[in-house]
Amino acid sequence: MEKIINRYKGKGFKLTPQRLAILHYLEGNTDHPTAEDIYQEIRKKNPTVSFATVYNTVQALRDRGELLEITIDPERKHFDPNPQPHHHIMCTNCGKIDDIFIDYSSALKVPENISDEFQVLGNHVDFYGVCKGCRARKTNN
Amino acid sequence: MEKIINRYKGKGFKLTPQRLAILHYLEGNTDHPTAEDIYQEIRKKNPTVSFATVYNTVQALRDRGELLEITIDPERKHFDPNPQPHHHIMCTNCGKIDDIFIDYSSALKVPENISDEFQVLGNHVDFYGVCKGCRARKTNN
DNA sequence: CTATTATAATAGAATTATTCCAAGCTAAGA
DNA sequence: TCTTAGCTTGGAATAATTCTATTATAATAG
Repeated sequence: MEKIINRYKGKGFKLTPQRLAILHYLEGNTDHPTAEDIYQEIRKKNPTVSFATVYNTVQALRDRGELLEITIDPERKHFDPNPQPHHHIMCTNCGKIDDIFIDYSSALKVPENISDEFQVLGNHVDFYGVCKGCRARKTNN
Repeated sequence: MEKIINRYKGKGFKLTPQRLAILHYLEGNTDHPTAEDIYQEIRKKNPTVSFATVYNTVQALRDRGELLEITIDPERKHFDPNPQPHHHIMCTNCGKIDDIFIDYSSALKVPENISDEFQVLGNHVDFYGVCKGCRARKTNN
């Protein structure tokens, strides 16, 4: 908690109780929550918090590069409090998302027609698959 | 047009005028349109078509593997009538999306903790960058 | 420690994207 | 040509996200 406060103190990011609750929930969280997930969790301890505050806060964090917006799930946005570039895999059955910390950049060369047209600034790899739990469940049914 | 008809004829996919218009618009289209784009275009010739029909049709095509749903743009879904697995690059300034036809699969190995947990079935690489037009525009302003 | 002020939080409305539904319509096969 | 499963439609419903106007408050200066 101290760590969080020190990270934002005096950096033009006002630390309100709501924001602290959100930051605390996200700290080290690898569940890739949606805005809804964050809202439901924060509400338990801070019942008057509004959805707008959750959205405002994740936007502010995203704009500061403290948070990544994950597009792997076509249904909704997920958030990842680890801002280092990395990749994701989603279970197409249950939606579970895990992190993959490998830098594939050197292998991800684009063809010439693309590099002529675009200055490439980044990449993100989405993997799709079926997780162990879902495989087990499918075999049983 | 004949090609389209032959592709769906007698395959349990009823070819209505609305669907033909949508299929015709998508045929060979590399613009990665959104549902809105498709709707606006179809309406020009077929003014009574409804949004629900556009969504129903792209869903039916997606379920048949004739169409890919693209998640590269956090703002909205785009559709790609080329169902072969391939990758995309988006200009972070203007939103333009281009195709990249390289199979990176052999380079995209996942770490052991992931392959223990997931049966990996596919991958998709999103590249981000700035297109030539936007770079020119930025230099001038 | 207090006052000031810029910024954040709030409720609720608005917007946008997408899906659902019930009723009528029609393409395609018999 | 008839039949019917499957499609189309407008409009309502739902869901996700953003906006707005007002109130509250964290941070800084004094």
